[in-house]
Amino acid sequence: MSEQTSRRERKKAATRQAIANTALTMFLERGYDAVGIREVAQAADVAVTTVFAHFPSKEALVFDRDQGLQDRLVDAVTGRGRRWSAAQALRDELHVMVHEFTGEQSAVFWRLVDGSPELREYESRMWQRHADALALAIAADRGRAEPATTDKALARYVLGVFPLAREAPDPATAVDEIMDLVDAAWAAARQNRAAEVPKPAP
Amino acid sequence: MSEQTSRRERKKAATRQAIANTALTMFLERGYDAVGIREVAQAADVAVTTVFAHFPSKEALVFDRDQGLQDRLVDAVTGRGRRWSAAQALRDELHVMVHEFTGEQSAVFWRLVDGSPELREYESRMWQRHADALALAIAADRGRAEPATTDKALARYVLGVFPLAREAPDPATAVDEIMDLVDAAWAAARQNRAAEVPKPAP
DNA sequence: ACAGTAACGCTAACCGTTAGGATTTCACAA
DNA sequence: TTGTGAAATCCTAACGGTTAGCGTTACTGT
Repeated sequence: MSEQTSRRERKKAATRQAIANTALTMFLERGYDAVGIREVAQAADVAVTTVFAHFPSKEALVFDRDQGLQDRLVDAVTGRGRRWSAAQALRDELHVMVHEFTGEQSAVFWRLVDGSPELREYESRMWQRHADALALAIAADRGRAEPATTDKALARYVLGVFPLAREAPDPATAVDEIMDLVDAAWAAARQNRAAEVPKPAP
Repeated sequence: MSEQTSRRERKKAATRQAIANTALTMFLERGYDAVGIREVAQAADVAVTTVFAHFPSKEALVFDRDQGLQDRLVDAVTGRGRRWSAAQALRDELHVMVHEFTGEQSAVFWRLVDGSPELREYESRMWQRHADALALAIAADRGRAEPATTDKALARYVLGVFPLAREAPDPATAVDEIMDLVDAAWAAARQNRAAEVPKPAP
């Protein structure tokens, strides 16, 4: 479970954590726009350049832990039991995730995000990244090494659940409504597969 | 056809055009990142503040004429004959538009866009805006004043054609593949409509 | 102990963007 | 014609995220 880490790696990880925690606390207290990078660096007792050595942008400070989301979605497809379809596994996982996001604990976080156009935009880029990763998993599940157009499309539709569910009056219902569409699209993609023709060499 | 325009409006439009044309020319010649806003302003013989009075951001200088795209998609739904479904009308229009974008004339433009992360991101925001407008048209077409979750989802799927078709080996085929998925999703959304229950007043 | 390298620091700048406020240009009515 | 208000443009100065360049410290492996 615990990887072998050198002192250097541990210190680096600690610095990264300290910066992200400091930044998020300050953002929540005073607002994202009202806190500058120079302030964050000073409060975390590091140089501004160190902040950007750990995070590619100011927005990334907020979505510090987004890799886990991507892993959960990919695992839902690759690590599911044989009894469920990929779409069903994704639907289940989406219900859990959306439920987490709409819980009272996450409310302050998403209020912070919704309060800033830059953060909302970064969020949508994040879903896009996760969609690319999910497209790979879906392609593999359908027996392809590279994602085809339909694989990418389906992955996007799945990730589209998050923005739409978050703004829907009843998020859980929204998840089911959208996943019903995805199920139908998925079935259509399965049929087209039979019509595929191997591409002749140019 | 020609609206009644005052001299003031004509001059304003001319200034806007001059700025956009100057900027696009410079970007194409020297690259988007290599040309600063201050340079564009100087070349167009206006103040920097005037540039931002006409365009909300540097990226908007490139996508000067994007409103037309939105109008074409919305019109495809609202102004179609009774013999076609909305999905079919959109498929036809998408074929025309994607064909335009992949023509030799547009190639340099999209190379410029693909060469800059900022422009690619602005492009995706643009599709998102158009998806919101299309969602309204779809909702109206299905007899709703406000777009429901499924309306928004379908609109997004339609707009998702552009990024996916542009990176596909055969764009025209990609359009059909994706619209086949959309057709299936659309049919599924139509069925769910029967299950809708009027919301009781709170 | 020592050399190499990764992490961190400091300074100074670049660039998009905006506030503030002056100045010109136009539309419209007295 | 002239006056008046509004819209368009201009100038200056700054703010905030981001990066380049280069020096310093802390750790790793020998």
